[in-house]
Amino acid sequence: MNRNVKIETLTEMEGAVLAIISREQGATAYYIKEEFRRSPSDFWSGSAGAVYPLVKRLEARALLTSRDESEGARPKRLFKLTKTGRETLLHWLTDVDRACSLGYDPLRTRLFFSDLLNEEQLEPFLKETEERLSMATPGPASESALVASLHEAWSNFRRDALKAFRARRPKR
Amino acid sequence: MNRNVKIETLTEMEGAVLAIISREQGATAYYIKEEFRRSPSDFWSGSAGAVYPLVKRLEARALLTSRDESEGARPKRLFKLTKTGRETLLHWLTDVDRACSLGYDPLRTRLFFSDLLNEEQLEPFLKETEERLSMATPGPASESALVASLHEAWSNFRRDALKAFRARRPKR
DNA sequence: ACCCACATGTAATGGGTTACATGATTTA
DNA sequence: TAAATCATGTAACCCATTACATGTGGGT
Repeated sequence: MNRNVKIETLTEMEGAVLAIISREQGATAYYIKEEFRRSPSDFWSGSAGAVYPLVKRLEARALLTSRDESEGARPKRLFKLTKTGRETLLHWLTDVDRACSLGYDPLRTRLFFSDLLNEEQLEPFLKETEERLSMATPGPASESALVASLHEAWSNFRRDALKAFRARRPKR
Repeated sequence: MNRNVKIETLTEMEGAVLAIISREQGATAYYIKEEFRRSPSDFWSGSAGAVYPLVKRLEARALLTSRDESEGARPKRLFKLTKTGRETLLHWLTDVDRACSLGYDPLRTRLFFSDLLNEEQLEPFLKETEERLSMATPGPASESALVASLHEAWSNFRRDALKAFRARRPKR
């Protein structure tokens, strides 16, 4: 307790929302929602029902402020980070504990249970999955170079991990 | 519609529960919960409030059956897969679409937003994370060889992905 | 005239989390 | 005898999902 500022904890989605707004000061909730939809991870659906209440909560926690920029009958609300919001985001982004935690991977989960399959079931599954992961998935053209290269790198590593598993697994 | 059997869809947690029961026919809900708690992924907390209602739902969907094996005052309910349960599990385990989807990775998420950090913030974060991922985390001794080796392989692959990112990122 | 993108939101639902509550049996 | 493990379950809460509802403005 060398500081008496309490750092608020953020869920992964809350952190991502702050990060998106940090990139795009004055983002609308609609823009944030679309950013989630555009992201190559299908973990977040990017639904309005998630984003609109979420930004409202973050504003209530004083991590965001908003101003109304409606033009006539067309509604528009722009969000930006507060000072606390920026600090909280910084802590979230550099949280080593969180970064090291394994997360959630549908491929890994299935490999964990691969002993439940026999050779005739497992081998085609591994082969097809490997092929699919090897196909370059270009993603939407709107993606930034960083996002695109990270997405590609991650796909490659998962493919390599799968290859390694396939090679090393006990044959019957 | 060449078959009129409708394959039930399973969430990742439901699939994992069926897989655990398939390994350990006659598992208790308590055993399943502990399996989740033991798993190296902290994504699933392995809470009673998740597992007990879940097996009840799966039984209602006729994917599981249970029998009471209470001994005197000590309650005990054992679960096993039905034929439908086995078929559904097989489809879930070999679902290539699901296996290929990216899932959710706290490290990847942070790297996506790494452009928001300056050199003095990013570099120590990357270094610490890399070190932590390089430390062999043995995991509980109860782990099977397959789980342990997969866990290790996945940690290594994330570490390598991080290393590659660190080497390739644009320097300022 | 019609469709698509922009823009806001809510309602019902599902389901996982933490925390609580209880008790038997085993082990140190 | 005290603590840990086995074993069951519920209650309150949080929050993401799907689906719905509404309307503007620009392009073809």
